[in-house]
Amino acid sequence: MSNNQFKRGELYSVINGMATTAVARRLQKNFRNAGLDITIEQWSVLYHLWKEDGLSQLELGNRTFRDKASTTRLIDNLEKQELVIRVASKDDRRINLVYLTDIAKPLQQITYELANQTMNEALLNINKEEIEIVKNVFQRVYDNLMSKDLS
Amino acid sequence: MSNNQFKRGELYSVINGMATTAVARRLQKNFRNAGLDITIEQWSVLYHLWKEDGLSQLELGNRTFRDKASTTRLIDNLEKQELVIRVASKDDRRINLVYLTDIAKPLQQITYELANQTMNEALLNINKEEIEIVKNVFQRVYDNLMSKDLS
DNA sequence: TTATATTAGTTGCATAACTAACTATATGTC
DNA sequence: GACATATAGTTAGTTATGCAACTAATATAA
Repeated sequence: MSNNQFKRGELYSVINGMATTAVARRLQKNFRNAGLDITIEQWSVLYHLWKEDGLSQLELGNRTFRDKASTTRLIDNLEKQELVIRVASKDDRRINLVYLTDIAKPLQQITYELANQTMNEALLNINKEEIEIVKNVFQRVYDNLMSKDLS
Repeated sequence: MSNNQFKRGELYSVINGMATTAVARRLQKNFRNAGLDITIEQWSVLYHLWKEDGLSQLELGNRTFRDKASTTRLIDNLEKQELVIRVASKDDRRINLVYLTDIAKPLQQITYELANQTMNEALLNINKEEIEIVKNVFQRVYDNLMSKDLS
């Protein structure tokens, strides 16, 4: 109906393949070149812990858009690298609270710088208004699909 | 510099986690509910073959933003499911041309419908101008990062 | 024409994703 | 208290991703 009709999932293939892959690879490359041995997926978890330490695995999954199985393994790997530790909650022993270690803490500064630098490269010729529209569109797309999640 | 500065890779986490994941999951779910046993990654390859059959693996990789190793394995799996076949090029025997089978051909119609339906859900309240801006921004982001690929 | 470099594709290794089935703890109801 | 249900996290199985090292075929240069 109307002129929102979109033909052949074209936007999906544009968005999902192109730009996000390119940004992800560049960011990963910038981490590697800086001698940082973490994946961008691991970084996405650390990112939320730097903002608020001691989140549960489920909450980390919500904030990083992952299911709990994926979150478990990501944290397994982060724990192997001694970047986080799991601490069982005293109130509810089903819950693992995830805390940053002293190894992870100093990585915040440099990874933020690398992320900023990467996004500045990516957004070189893109103005504020356009960025706001993209963010806004993606928020609405997410809301459209997640509000009625048909499992 | 200037007001393109972007703080803390925020846009990256917005874009990469949220909307693309939500759309991908919904599309995969819609495939599954329709009894289609293909992944959206496999679909992204078939999508380009329906537009132009008999592409080389490398060309398919370019069009779907994958490296050649990923393309190899995706086509391994498509071949296992008898959706495509590899045919060595007569001109250059290094090249595999990838062709749709009779099993894959009738899937075009239904998967296009499901992709359209999914995107229409996703883009329900988003107008043409916004969509054009998103596509345009993503194209420029891709160009920004890929034009000077530092390997 | 022989040696060298380039190109297309494959394989090994590690990480990550999703689904479904599972364990252990907590909550709610009788 | 006992039984059913819900919740947080783990595990198994399959697919996908990226990098690096490899093979085989082609192109280039001497």
